[in-house]
Amino acid sequence: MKLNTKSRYAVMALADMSKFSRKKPISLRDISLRQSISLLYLEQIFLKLKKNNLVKSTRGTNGGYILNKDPNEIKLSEIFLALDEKVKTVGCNKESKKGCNGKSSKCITHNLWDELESHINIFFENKKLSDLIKINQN
Amino acid sequence: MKLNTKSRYAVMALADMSKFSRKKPISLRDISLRQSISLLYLEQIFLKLKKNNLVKSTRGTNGGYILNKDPNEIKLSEIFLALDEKVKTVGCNKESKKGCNGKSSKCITHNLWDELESHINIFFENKKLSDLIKINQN
DNA sequence: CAATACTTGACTATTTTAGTCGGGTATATA
DNA sequence: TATATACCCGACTAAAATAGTCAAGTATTG
Repeated sequence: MKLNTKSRYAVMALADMSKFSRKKPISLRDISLRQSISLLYLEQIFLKLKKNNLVKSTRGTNGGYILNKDPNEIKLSEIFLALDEKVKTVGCNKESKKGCNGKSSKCITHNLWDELESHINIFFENKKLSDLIKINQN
Repeated sequence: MKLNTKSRYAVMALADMSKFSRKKPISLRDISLRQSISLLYLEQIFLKLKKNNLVKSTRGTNGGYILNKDPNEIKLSEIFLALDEKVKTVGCNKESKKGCNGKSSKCITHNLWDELESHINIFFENKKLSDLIKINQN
């Protein structure tokens, strides 16, 4: 059970940005160097972040990305949502109304996974980008 | 972010067993039929469960598996442990002492993932097999 | 106009997952 | 004591997901 790198790097990059002024655009190149994340990969990630209005971009020299909101207003759940990273503990969850595991009824563990899912989702819902900076190491 | 089928099926199968007497061995064939899980796959899973003393086995006709403890004494964390299913939200967690992401220091999101990990682990630590049966559907 | 930096879609190697397969061994019961 | 049942175990594999890279742009600043 693990998170994919895309969503982890997204959080990392946005946390990195949170440490700087919101006035000046921050280039992916800088984030790439500071956080040791491939520039090309970051580009892919930021396209999604942009599409979901978490950041806005400026092109050209001295261009880069700026956070669209204050770090204390950006929930981690928003970031994961932007990258399609879903907490999906099972095949047989809420969405599949027909049943679990090819059967017509809910499986014996159905409610358990539901509970776990919301547990994790609540965690992400309550965590803000600014929370990561407070415990500032690095 | 999702659990693998092996650990899910393990919980499913053990929950299934929990509904029966602890005296008579339950065959994988029966579990397979009731829970719609491949028999061959179940065999693989139960080898691990047995090695970790969650079940004991009886061979031959009328053989099968028996829970080694009462369902209210079996924590989900034990089951996941038996199947090597680790909650591992990152590459840069406790184990890798040298640092994160190829760097020498902890990454900016390090504490976050640690916190999430223990969050989930606590969830599994507090859930017993018997809890799944109480909300008995199926 | 040159350099910087974002934009976009397609592509790909590697790893992980979710099983299957084959060939056992032990035991109960008829 | 033969036979069927059911556990035992390692090796194998197809398919999916992951973690990126690549190529070919466009926009902006100095």
